[in-house]
Amino acid sequence: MANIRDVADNAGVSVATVSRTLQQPERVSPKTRNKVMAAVQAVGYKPNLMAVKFRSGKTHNLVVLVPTVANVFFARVISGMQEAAAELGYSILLANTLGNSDIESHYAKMVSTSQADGLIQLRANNPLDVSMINDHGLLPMVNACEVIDDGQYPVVSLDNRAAARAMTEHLIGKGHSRIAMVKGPDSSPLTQERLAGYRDALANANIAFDEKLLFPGDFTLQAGYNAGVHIAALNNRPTAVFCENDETAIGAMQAFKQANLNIPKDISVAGFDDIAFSAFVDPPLTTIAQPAEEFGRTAVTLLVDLLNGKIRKAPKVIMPFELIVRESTGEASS
Amino acid sequence: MANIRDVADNAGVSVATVSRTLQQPERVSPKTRNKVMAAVQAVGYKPNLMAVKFRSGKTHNLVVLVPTVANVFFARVISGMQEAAAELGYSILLANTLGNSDIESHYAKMVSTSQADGLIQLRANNPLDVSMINDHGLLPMVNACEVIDDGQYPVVSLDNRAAARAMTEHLIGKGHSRIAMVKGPDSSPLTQERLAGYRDALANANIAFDEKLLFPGDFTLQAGYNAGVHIAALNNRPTAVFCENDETAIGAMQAFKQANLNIPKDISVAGFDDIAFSAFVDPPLTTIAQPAEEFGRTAVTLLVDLLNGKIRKAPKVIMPFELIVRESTGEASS
DNA sequence: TTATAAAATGAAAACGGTTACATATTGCTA
DNA sequence: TAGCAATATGTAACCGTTTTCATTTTATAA
Repeated sequence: MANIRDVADNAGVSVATVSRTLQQPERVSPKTRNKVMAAVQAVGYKPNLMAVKFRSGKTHNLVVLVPTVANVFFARVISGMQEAAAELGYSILLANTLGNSDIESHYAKMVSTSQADGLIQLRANNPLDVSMINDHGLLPMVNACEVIDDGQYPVVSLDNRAAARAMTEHLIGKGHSRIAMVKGPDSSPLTQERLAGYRDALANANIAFDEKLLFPGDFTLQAGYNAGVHIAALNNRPTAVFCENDETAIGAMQAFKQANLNIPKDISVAGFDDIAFSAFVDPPLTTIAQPAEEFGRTAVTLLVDLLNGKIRKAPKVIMPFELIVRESTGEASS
Repeated sequence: MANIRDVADNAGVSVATVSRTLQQPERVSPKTRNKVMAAVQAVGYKPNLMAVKFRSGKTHNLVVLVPTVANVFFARVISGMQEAAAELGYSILLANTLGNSDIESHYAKMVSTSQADGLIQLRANNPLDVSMINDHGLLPMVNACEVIDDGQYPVVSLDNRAAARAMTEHLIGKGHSRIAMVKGPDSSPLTQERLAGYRDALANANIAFDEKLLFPGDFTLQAGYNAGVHIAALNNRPTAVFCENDETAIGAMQAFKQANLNIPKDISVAGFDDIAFSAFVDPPLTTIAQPAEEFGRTAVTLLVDLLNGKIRKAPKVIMPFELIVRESTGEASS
C-alpha cells in the first residue's frame, strides 16, 4: 500500500508538502498542488487513517450507545445522527448495548482510549458509570431522549411530562375517567416523567389517582400483552389504557382482542413514539409523535460543538411533540 | 494523559518491558510484572489504542453494513454478531446505510484506510462495488443473509428457495391454488430465490404459475398495504397471499381488514422472518423463522477466520429455517 | 534594482506505541 | 566453579502521518 513518501517521491516534493496539499490545500501553490494530486492518483495513495487519527489526536469518530437498535424509534434517531455526522465529517460507531453494562463500558471506553472523540447516550435506564470510564469524571458526552439532568452534560429530550399530559387529556376529553397506564421500567427517568404528566392531567380534571391502574412494563410487546391480559380480566375494567410506548400498546391490543374486547368501543388504547407499525395495526394507534431524526441530528450537533469548545454551559434542548389521534381511542363506553 | 513512558519511569524499567508486560505477560518475570502493574495503577495508564492499532496494523474493528437497523430481523442478526465479536476480541462498527451507496462506501472504506480489519455485508440489494474500495479487488469480506455468489467471498445464508417452497407447500396443503406473492425488490437475489421456491412448489402441485398474482414490494409495511389494497379489489381474488417478509405481510393484513376480509377465512396471509411483531398481530402471522442471531455469530466467526488466514476456499454456510404456523393461514375458502 | 515582507517548501522532530536485536542476568550441567 | 543455554531486560528503530521551525522562493514597495 502506497504511503505518503511514495507520493512525495513521485511528485518530487517533500512529505510535508503532500500532507499540506491534502489537509490545507490553500497553503500550497496551485502548481505543486496539481503535481501532488497527480502523484496521489498515480501511486493510488489512500492515507492510513489510523495513522492520521493517531497523530492528529482527533479520531472523528462518535460512539453512540443504544439500548437496542431493534427499537424502531431509536432506528429513526440513528438515521438522523448519521446524517448530521456525515455533514460534519464524523463517523458514527453504533453500539447495541442490550442494556448490558459490559458492552456499554467496552464501547464507552473507546473515548478514554482515544478511539473516539465523544459519546452519545440514548436513553439511560442504567446510566453509564462515567467515573469508570474517565478519571476526570467529565467526558465529551451528550444525553439524548432521556435525561440525566445533573447539569453536567448537554441534553436533548422531549417534554415527556407535557406529552403524557396531552395524551391523558385527550382521553379525558373523550369521557374516560378510569384510565390505566402501562409503564416503562421504573428505573427510567422517562417513565417517571410520563407518569407525572398522566397524574397532572388527572388532577386537573379532578379524577382521583388510582395506583391499582398502574401496570409494570419494559417497553416490549410481551410486557404490553401481559398487562393487557390483566386489564381485560379486571372486574371494574378501565375504559382506556395509556401505554408508555407503541410496542407495549400493540401488545396490549392483542390481549384485548383475544378477550373479545372491541377497540375502541370497549376500551381505548394509546401509545407513545409513533413507530411505523402503529399506522398499520388494527385499529391504527393513537400515539405521540416525536421528531426522532431531529433528536439524532441535534445530539450530534451538540456533541461536535462540545468537542470544538463552542459550548460553555451544558445546554438542554427540548424537542416538540405531536399528538396523533387515530382510531384506537374513542368515546368512553359507559 | 499518562503514556507508556510514564509507566516505565514510575516502575523503573524500560518502555519495552512495559509493553511486553501488557501484551505478553509470560515473557516477563513475575517480579517486574508486579512492579509494572503497580505503576500502571499509580499513574492511571490507559494505552492509546489508536497508537496500538496504528503500530500493530490490526484494528480489531469489523465494519458491518446494514441496509437499515430498523429492520427487526437485522437487529437480531446484529446482536449475534456483537456477541461473537466480543468473545473474539473484536468491536463491531455498525453502519446504517439506508441503501445509500455514499454511506456504504464511506464505511466500507474504513477497511482500505486501515480503520477496520474486515467487512460484513448484510443483504446486498445493491451489492457494494468492491473495486471502488480496494484496487486489489479482494478485501476481507463476508456476505450474510443474502448471497453474492461469485465464489470469491464467504457467504452465510438461508436456503431461501427451499423455505419459500415449504411455505407455498403449506398453503397448497391447505387447499389453496390461487396464491398471490408480494415480492421484495427485484434487484435482490433473495427475492429471486424465494420466487423460485414459490414456483417450484406450484409446479410440483401442477398449479399453473400466473404472473398476474405477483405484486411488487420493497419489504416495507406501506408496500404490503399497497399490494393488499390491489389484491382485495381483484375480481378473481386469490385465497392466499405469501409475502416475502413479515412487515409486508402485516401491511397487507391491514389492507384486507379495511376491505372487510376475514383472515384467514377469506384470505390466508403468510410472511417471512418471524419478527417479534408477528406473534402480536391479529391474527398471529404464519411465517418462516430464521436463526437470526446464529447468522450474525457465524458471519463474524467466518470473517475472523478469514483475517487469520484460517480459510482457504470461500465457504458457503447454509442456515436452517423453520416453518411457524400460526392463525393467519387456514383452509382455502372455496 | 534592492530591501523587505509574504508565501511556499523542506528537514526533521514529534505522536505513543511495538518489536528486532543486543546485552545482561539467571539457571543448569559438567 | 566454569561454561553455556535460556531467560529477562534494555536500546533504538520503526509505523505513517502531522507540524514546528528553518530555509528558499516569490511578490511588493521603495
